[in-house]
Amino acid sequence: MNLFSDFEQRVRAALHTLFSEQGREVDAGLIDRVGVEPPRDRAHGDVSTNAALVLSKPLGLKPRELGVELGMILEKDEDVVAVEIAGPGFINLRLSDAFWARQLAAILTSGTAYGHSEVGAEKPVNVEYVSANPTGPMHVGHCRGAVVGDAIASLLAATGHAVTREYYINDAGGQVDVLARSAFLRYREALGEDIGEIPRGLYPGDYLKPVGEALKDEFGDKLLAQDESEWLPEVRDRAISAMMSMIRNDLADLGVSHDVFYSERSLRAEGHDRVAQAVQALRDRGLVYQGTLPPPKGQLPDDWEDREQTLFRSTEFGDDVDRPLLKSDGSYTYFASDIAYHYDKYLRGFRDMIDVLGADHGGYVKRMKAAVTAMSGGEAELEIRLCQLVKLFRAGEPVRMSKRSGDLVTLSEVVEEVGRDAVRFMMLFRKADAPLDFDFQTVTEQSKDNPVFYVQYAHARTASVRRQAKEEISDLDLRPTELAKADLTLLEDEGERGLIRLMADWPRLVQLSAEAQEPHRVAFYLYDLASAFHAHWNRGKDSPQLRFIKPEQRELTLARLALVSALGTVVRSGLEILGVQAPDEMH
RNA sequence: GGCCCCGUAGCUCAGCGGAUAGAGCAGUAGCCUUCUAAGCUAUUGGUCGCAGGUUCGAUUCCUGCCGGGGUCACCA
Repeated sequence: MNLFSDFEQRVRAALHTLFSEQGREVDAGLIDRVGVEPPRDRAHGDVSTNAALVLSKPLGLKPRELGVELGMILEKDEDVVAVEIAGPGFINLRLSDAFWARQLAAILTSGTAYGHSEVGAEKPVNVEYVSANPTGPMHVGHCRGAVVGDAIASLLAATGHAVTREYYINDAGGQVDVLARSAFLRYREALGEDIGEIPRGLYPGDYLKPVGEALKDEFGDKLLAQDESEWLPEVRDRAISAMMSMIRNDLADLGVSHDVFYSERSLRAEGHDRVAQAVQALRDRGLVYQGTLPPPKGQLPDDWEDREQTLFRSTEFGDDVDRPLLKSDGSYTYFASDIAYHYDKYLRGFRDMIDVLGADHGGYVKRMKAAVTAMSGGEAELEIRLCQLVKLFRAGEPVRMSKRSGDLVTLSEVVEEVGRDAVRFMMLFRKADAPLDFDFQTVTEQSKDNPVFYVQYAHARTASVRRQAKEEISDLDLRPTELAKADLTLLEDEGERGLIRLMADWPRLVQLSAEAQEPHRVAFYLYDLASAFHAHWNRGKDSPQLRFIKPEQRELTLARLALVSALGTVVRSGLEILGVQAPDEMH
């Protein structure tokens, strides 16, 4: 449990005591609004509660009066050394050295599990991310969603959810047919034909050349004599699996892994047509009808035709218009398939689903949430996190990309140039719903200006101090469980105490980040923690008495090494969630 | 035009309904070869886009404007 929820319970217990003494009753809903938080300004104390502000009015008291009464009870807590009523009626508590020493020891005994919790109660959560079309290698545009989705999944796992990481393969629509035709062209090329320019509308990238070669090796020139209707399914299958193995490699380079790769095509397998089932489920609830849609306001598409179609009544669940389930040729729309896919998740037992999508899918959010609510009868809920675009820069200059020529910057190029850690950290060093500037130069600098370096260096520095300590003082037992036994109340410097308080905030931060599904908070926290640690280290320059290793003061050294080790542990724990390495030395 | 996201220091951005709104860069002023370095310390700078509303309390929640971006049946 994090220390703030711990004290929240203590405050509630104190309220209970107070009210039963006085024979008063307070609405439970109000008690729920009582919270315990770190004060914005640490000078105000260690923990702060708004209890008196929230409850004074219904009790007909002034906040400060109620604060004094409550404070008298809280003062009896053995971990509380001082109570102050401040500002409009905040109750600020200062906690004992022994309490903080216990927090520090807990980090050392828990290791990187420190900060993890069981609040998720093993509830199944399905997190879908990447789901890039299997028509080419991953480019940088995919990469933010991949990293963000992966980190959200890790956050949920760290807070005790049963997480399934999933990738939806769009292998059923028209564009995989285009892929097949593009690959077929490369096949003819492999057979020696001069194919000239790749026609518009086909995929021009060189990455299909090996697919053409492989087709030649497998089929010889046999396919040339066939109709497209004959060769297309064969070529398509092989092209898709080639693309997927390329994508899996790209993902592996980025350190992103999925538990399930779910094929859109498999939704329609003989015997259990999930699409038909999902549509039927909606029909059973009276949510499917034949009707016409109003034309979109503003710019009217050239080929707009007013016709009757099969519609899902998504407006009943907050969507702006109803959505078609069948195309004019009678086949299912992509949306219908996607409903089926989410219906399948529902049938697999997921009641909480999260989709991480690019911001260009923003228009898709309401209808998909509506569909999940509808087909599950309100039992399941879908949350959609949108990621804004990434703009690439090189030393401040924008990197030009042209989609038409296939001249996109691929994910593997970026990873190769700047490294997995830099890509991952920077993708998370900004709120997901804000656009991101990514500069190749900055993220590879070994300087304070590069946040990746700065945070990793903090970890390396803790390892370095431990190595140095062993060299300077023999027979030190630096195992965390041993360091936890040191006299940690010797850490009396304000810088040291500040670091302990910051570390003790980690469990709460993990929980809040997971609830908000905002992994960038972890990245910012790590940056702050690294910054505080570097600053404290630098104090040792002017004040040698603050240095970690004092050979003539063994007990103090052990306490400080405990502090340093704990700090390394928290940094590692955070980087683990972000999927970034925590190196023991920088090169 | 509808919908979604964004608007906070000169720049890039943090900020779960709480107290005097923070950080980095840039600017300014100093310091500097240290347990492991790729610098350190201090400091200037704000009508939180505008106007209302809810609240004991609003940068945060709601509504309406203004400005920027994305998106808009039958592609996926």
